[in-house]
Amino acid sequence: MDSQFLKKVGLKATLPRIKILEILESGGTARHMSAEDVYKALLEHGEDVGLATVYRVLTQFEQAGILTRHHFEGGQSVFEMDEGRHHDHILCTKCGRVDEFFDPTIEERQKAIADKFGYSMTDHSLYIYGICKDCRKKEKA
Amino acid sequence: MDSQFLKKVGLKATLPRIKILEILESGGTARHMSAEDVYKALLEHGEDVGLATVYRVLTQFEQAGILTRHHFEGGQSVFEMDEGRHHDHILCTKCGRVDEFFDPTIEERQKAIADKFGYSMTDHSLYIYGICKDCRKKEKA
DNA sequence: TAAACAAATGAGAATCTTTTGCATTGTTGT
DNA sequence: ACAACAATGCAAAAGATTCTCATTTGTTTA
Repeated sequence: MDSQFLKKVGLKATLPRIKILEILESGGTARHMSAEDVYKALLEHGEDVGLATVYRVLTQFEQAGILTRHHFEGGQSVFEMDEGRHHDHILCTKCGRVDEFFDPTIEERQKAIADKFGYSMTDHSLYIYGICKDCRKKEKA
Repeated sequence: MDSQFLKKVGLKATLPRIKILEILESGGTARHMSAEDVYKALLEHGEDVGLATVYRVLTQFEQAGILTRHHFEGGQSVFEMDEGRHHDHILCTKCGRVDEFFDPTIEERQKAIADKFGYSMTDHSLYIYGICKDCRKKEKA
């Protein structure tokens, strides 16, 4: 049950938190959702949760390590459930499609670069932008 | 002369544009400036340019390929003069220090990943975050 | 080089995303 | 079930960026 999970990570099992967790887990809309997306999904499910609470809860979940916040191009933050394994993203600038990948060589090089410049690496973000196969097909038509 | 340069890239040589170009070229404050930074620098130089114009001009410069817009963590966009050679960034989350690097291996892997997923890569952004040597030294003290 | 025109600017309003203040409500341990 | 304190909702606020529109400024042309 989600309420057990929430307590485990040190958060009170409140209704808004449980509902938001359900939305994120269901992957209903997509694995990558903005605060607004989550808010709309809640409304569609007939839940009465304020947008401010959505923001607060998402931030708490991020701090609890339950999810990751991304800064894709285009202003707003996008959140994604953390399923353990780290990965980076490649996204289509036409249709917004998102794919995930993990490349050990890149990870390794990043660490090496940080070392070389005297930084202790805490994090990194890598986004590849392009046009996906489907969108290229459409363009030709 | 900057006005010649502006015409060359297809922009009218207006006073605001010339002044903004000077600020960016001088590297006065730093190589990486937000719109607000540029605006403040203009005021300090006694130039009377509106913030809206700064935003407009920076966007135009970006489209003209004169400069690159970055989305570092923390909300606002940061601009940097394009001196031809592409590079990525490593930044200190304590003091804001920014270093630049170029890694052929990473570049190559990115292209390979895009191909593998069927994308035609148009762009990419890579930021490494960490604590720089100086800040680590201070922390120990 | 002055008129003519389109493009650019400045100031402030508007928009969008996210955060905050505060009164009210809900959760948890006892 | 109850007290204590955390969490929520709403509306206001804040920060970044864009837009509107009247006015000014480059550029072009005669």
